[in-house]
Amino acid sequence: MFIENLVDKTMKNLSQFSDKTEFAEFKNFGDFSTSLPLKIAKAKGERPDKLAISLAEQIKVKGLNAKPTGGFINFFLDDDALLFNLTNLTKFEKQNKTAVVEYSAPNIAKPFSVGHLRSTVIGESIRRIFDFLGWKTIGLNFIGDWGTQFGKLLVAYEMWPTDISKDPIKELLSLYVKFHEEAEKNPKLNDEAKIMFKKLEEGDKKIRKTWEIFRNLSLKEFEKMYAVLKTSKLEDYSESKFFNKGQKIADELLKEGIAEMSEGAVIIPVPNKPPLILRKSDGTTIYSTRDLVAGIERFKAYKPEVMVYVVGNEQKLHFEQLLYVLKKLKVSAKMEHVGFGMMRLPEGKMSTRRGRVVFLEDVLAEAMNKVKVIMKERGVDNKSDVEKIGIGAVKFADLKTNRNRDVLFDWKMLKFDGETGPYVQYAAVRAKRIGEKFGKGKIKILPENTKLARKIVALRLAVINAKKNLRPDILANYLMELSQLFNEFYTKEKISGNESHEWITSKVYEALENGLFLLGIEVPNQM
RNA sequence: GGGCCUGUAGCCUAGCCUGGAUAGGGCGACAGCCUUCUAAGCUGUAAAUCGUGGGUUCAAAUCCCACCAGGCCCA
Repeated sequence: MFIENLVDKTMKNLSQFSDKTEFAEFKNFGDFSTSLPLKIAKAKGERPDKLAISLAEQIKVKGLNAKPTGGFINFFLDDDALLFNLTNLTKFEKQNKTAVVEYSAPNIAKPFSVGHLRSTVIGESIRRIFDFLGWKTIGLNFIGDWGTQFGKLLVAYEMWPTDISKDPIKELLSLYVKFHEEAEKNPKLNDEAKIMFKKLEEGDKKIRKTWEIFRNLSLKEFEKMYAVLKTSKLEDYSESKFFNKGQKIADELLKEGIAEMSEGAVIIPVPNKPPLILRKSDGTTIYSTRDLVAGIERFKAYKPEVMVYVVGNEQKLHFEQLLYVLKKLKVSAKMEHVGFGMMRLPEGKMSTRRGRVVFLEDVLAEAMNKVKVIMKERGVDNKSDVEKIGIGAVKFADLKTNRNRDVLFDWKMLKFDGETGPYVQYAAVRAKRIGEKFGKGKIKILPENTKLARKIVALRLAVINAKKNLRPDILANYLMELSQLFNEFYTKEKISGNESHEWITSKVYEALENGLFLLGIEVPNQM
């Protein structure tokens, strides 16, 4: 039986003694543990240690040994269960379910900054995790290519014609920055931009053409970035695809009484929160309108069980409003906003407007340079490995702390020892080398490798947990722990020649390789 | 004005949802380990008022309240 089923079964068995439904925790004392005896001892007026012993006797789950320790019960897979789970380490049943994950979402004519990296990397990982667990997954790229900022850009382009074909994004960025500098002196420019955008929305051919050029050049740049990052195929869900449906839906919802007029605007009230605005008093729609349309459309198109939005925390309120309204409109998928802290600079928030951004390509280039230096010292040199390691380091750093805290960008972030991607990759490369020596032989769990074997099997719990909480960092931290344990094992034990050790080592590699893949990180050939 | 998030050794961080077993790691510092499977590694030492104060509990980093600091969001 698989470890996750053993956990479930045990929890179910334990639930007859307490109404607390979830109490089995994965701790270091057993394959998993519970403090239930402590919790219910008092109510029953019994001693926790005695209760633990009697409970442990009553809970007989095949495949598990239950060891009472003080007020706790620690559960260990027996050798058969352990071997079964090791053998079928990465097997998961196909689920007939679909998850739609929206992530990356760069803006046209703006650089792919280290900030966008977070969404791209976290979203990709979440998607791969669902995939791994047997789900069907769709990745959506909700590209920001619509809104007043394009009016600004178009005005700027008219004022200062520039050749943008060479380095389109940087050229467009500097036009954008220049516009804002100029608009500060001459506020009339902002009005011009509004008019320009209005024309774009009304379908002015010439303007539309220019906008398309900007758009296509930007998309090409993004594609390059996705190729480097090995991002899975993303469906193009550009904002502009939904702009003309925004007005319609505002009218419809108004008619149905779901939306209402307020101070000339069309809004949908949200309990205890500001309303979702569908149409401003000046008659224009905003991004929440387009987000709403896009949400409805994707639900219709893919009939997903789960819809995930991987967008920074600063949009939290927006998504609370959006998801509330979508639910009200009978979008019955389980919807989640996966937020994350923003990447900030010591000078403050990154700002495209002020040209205060760190380009992702620069960060990746710097990472790879540092890797090259180390490789030279070690006398190895291989271009594809340099990429795998450099990008792996950057991705892992971002995934390990998928949290709500903000991250202060610092070039010192690029590290290669300690809790880093390369550390895990290094362990994987080592494990691969030796694991490959295993041919065919009699396998058993030995006292020297049982701890490691148990940690390997915990991969399944880590992946399941990462999916349940939509948190790749759970997996990243697990891989760190497994790598640490393996490196320890590697230095202590002579592995080669011991079939059991070799086999376990091949399983370490299997766990690390698969786990890294789920984070979007590749294993180099040599380090 | 209202709302949300974050605060754990010099630095980065796990644990907080679901309260329990010595608060785990890592960087940096210090002391060691390459004639034996790759030292991007391993072993050890020093380093923590878990932001502050109160409360709930047999038990609080974890739950509740207030405050402080930083960040974000809303017309």
